[in-house]
Amino acid sequence: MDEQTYTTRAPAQPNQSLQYGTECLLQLVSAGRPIGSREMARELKREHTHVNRLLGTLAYLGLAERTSDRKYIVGPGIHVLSAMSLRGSHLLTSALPRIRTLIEKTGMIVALGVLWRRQVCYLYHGGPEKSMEAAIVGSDLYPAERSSIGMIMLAQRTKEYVKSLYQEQEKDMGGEINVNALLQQLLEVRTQGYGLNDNTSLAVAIGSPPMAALAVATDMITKEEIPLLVKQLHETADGILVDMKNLQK
Amino acid sequence: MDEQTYTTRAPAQPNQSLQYGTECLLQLVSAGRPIGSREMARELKREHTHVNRLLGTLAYLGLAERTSDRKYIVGPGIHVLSAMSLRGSHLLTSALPRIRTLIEKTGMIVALGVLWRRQVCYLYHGGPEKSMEAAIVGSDLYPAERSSIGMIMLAQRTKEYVKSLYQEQEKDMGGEINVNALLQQLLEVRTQGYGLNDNTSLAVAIGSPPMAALAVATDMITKEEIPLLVKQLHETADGILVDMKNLQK
DNA sequence: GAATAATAGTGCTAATATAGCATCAAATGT
DNA sequence: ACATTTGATGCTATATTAGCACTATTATTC
Repeated sequence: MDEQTYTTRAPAQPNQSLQYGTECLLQLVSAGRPIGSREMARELKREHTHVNRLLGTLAYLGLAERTSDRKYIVGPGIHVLSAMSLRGSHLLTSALPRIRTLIEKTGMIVALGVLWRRQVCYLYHGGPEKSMEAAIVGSDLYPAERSSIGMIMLAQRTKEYVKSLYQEQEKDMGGEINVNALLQQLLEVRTQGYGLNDNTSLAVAIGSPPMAALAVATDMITKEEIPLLVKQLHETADGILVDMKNLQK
Repeated sequence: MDEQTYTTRAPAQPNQSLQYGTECLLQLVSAGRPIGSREMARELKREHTHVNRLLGTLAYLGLAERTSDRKYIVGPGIHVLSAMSLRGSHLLTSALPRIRTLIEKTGMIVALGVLWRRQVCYLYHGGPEKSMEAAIVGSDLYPAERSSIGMIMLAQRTKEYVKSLYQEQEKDMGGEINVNALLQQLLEVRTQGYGLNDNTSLAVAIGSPPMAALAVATDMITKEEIPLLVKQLHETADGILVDMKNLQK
């Protein structure tokens, strides 16, 4: 399995345990339910003992917890990790005021998400009738190729990366994806500069390369609406970036 | 340096690289500014090359980023980690509606925090006049021994753990702490079941052992106010726990 | 500006941490 | 009840990694 890496230049001596350990951690978090070590090993296509050992260490660190029926769930340390990483990220705190403004301007649902493997993970997902506290952290991971957020983020990835990502686990991840069709779509998305999904949601990237993406969603986005919405999305995304920079001083 | 571990029973073969790698990551996140590998090695009391290698790996994974002046800051992967861990944690999403209610009831500042080493990291910190989006993720880490949240959380830790935590890095962490006096205070906190700091803030634990703690703060909390506030805090904390459990189905 | 000190990063290699096979007890499936 | 799968571990070969020594770069000192 090809692990997600960000720089094409590996350090002199990459630490494999750290790499595979964080992989296990994110897989555990994504499971959202108790998961056994062999099941996870099958999902990650890794030797069982290896995964069992890493899960054991995560439990030792408090990031995982063993259940009475010998499975693993996230542990108390996840709260520390989420608090610290949220504080280090600055993304949600920078985005929230601007999301509020965007919701008021458009009257639409607004979503802020990040891409993890082939899934979009929402930091925010809600519209005008939803309170902010209820909109923070959408519930389920969502398939990237069916999401405007996912598509705009995948579009900034290399063809090789996308191929690799989608040619593995095709059966496991809920249906087979025609990779060539996907790549064609991604080219279109890249050209347009926004992702459009089913004429119901429209996304632009935050940052370049994108660290996240911002979308509006409603029942039907008409062709005529797109340019203004894209402009508004870009302004909001750019504002988020500026605020993040300011928070980092 | 004694790494924070949650279970007294180590697994058969704990993975040291994962342990030290996550340590580096949290230290990087807590720095909040660019930090060099030697500086971090000094902070962590670890051999320099080791830390440099781990930071290099974190950069490879996108969790860190190398700056042009050869230092490290958090990288784009931190947004993925924060989104995923926040989603896996359920703490903030469960707490927000109840925090809103508590603010309305008390008219005070409410804070939700977790303990990382000797620091409190706030997931929420704000009062009635502050918008929710501005109150999410308080800015700075705060010394635990000067915080009601820190104290109530430390009070549930073993004497050995607290001793170990405070006897190292005394000079580095901004002043020497009288550990015996601290232990005496923690005993008092444990006995009372709440942490009180300077008569300005009052905290109770969320969960047992506590995963987080919840506090109210105002200019002056009188002795007479304490019982009702403690009751309200406990009700809120218990409600958060219930909501978290429900979100995990 | 030159000299000195500190830094990040790397090569190398000894050694130690770890991967994986085999095994066992416990849990699940038939 | 038996068969299968599971999580966890011991053991040990070996791959990964820790750390020494070094280099190029940057920062500090005079």
